[in-house]
Amino acid sequence: MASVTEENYLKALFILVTERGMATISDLSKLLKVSLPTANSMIKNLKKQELVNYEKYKPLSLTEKGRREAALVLRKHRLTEMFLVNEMGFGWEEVHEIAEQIEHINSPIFFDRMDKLMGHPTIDPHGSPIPDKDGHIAEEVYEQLSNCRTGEKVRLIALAHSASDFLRYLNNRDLSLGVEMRIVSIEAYDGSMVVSYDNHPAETLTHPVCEKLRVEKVD
Amino acid sequence: MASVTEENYLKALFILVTERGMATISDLSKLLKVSLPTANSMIKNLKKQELVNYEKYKPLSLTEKGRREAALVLRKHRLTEMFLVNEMGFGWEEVHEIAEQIEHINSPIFFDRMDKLMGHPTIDPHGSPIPDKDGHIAEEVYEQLSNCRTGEKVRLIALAHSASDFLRYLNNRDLSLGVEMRIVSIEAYDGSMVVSYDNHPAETLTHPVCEKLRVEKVD
DNA sequence: TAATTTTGTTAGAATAATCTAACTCCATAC
DNA sequence: GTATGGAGTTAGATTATTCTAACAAAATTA
Ligand SMILES: [Mn+2]
Ligand SMILES: [Mn+2]
Ligand SMILES: [Mn+2]
Ligand SMILES: [Mn+2]
Repeated sequence: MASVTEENYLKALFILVTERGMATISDLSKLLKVSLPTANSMIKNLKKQELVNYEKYKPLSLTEKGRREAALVLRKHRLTEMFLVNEMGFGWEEVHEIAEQIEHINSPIFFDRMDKLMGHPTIDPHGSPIPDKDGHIAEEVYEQLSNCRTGEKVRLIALAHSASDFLRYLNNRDLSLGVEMRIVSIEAYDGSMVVSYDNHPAETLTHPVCEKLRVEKVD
Repeated sequence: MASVTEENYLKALFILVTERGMATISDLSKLLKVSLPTANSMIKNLKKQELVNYEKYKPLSLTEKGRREAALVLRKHRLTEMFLVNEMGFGWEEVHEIAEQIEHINSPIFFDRMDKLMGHPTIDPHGSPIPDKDGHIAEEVYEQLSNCRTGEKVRLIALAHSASDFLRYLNNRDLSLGVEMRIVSIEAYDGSMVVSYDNHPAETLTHPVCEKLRVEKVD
């Protein structure tokens, strides 16, 4: 079975490939905060275990076996985050660090129980899909708020990033998943948007923020 | 901060000293299933960190610092076991293996939340005391069922050992903490006891079992 | 194209945790 | 009191994960 370190590499690779379509050794080394030679040697190790496809100087990908293992770690991570929020009362900005550790617990009954207690959730507190027990994961087909137009009404359904400082920024504006907002105006110069929702008649969101908000159209 | 391995050694040492009054390197090596040289070299490491007192060929003890660290790991272990039983619906025979892993999670807020959700429990599902946040632990002053006499009525309040096969044995006889039983008779030959409780008018318990049941007198 | 920067690789070393083999110390049984 | 067996120690090796230094390949910029 994969070690904690190996699990972290597999999960990182899975996320990189999902988000950017590909991954390199230097992507991995930055994400995991290890040196390039460290990532390089771990990749050789994972290749030997037939978990990643790798040829010198070529981009990386997961084998089917590796993809499945990675998805199951991601499942444990996201189930845990949802459990911490729904069953233990944590805020969505508090759960990532804890889940980063609990995702490595080896106990099928523990995660099955979480899953059952919550009624088999399909998304985590940040709107990301939870892979199923076979390692299958729903595709994220959401639109970015930054691609919407003035006058449209949209519902916030997921976040593209979930660093706690960003989550606290959203907390400060009462923005949470499910909030429906109308796009009041878009500043042509820098792409910032003014949106209205609930008790916030005119909240200005910068372009980088709007890119991180995943929405679906309402009406 | 102590590694997972170091935490396991400290906790093992704490338990050995609590149960038997002392600990040796070979006790540790047996309990942790490592070779003697492995335990020996880890003890040197812990001594260097001033977590254990150790002189060549002498028995081991924890320093105040080491005792505190060990108690805090034990706190995480027992809080987790209680959480798994009370909040997640696990049986007392299922929780040890999971807690053995979760006890190494580094997240004060996580364990504080558990503690708060359960209303600050003082014992774990097996009746063992939960150390407080300062690492203080209540003494276990319970009597063994095997030391009680015919006719006495006692309440089961703790277990001296909690291996899952033993716990399943108790489950099969509807024995759980809080059950009040009367000692019907004691077999002089082998010390086995016949006890009656609830819907069990005459359950025979062998001496080794009776030694593992901690009780308090009722009436 | 040539120069420069970024990325990737290899070599070599360190640390933590483990092992086996060989030896020594010590309690106690004769 | 010595012999012996268990406990403890040392030496030396292994595996996993990490690093820095030096160099090579690829990509980008000029
Ligand atoms: Mn992790
Ligand atoms: Mn998440
Ligand atoms: Mn443990
Ligand atoms: Mn317990």
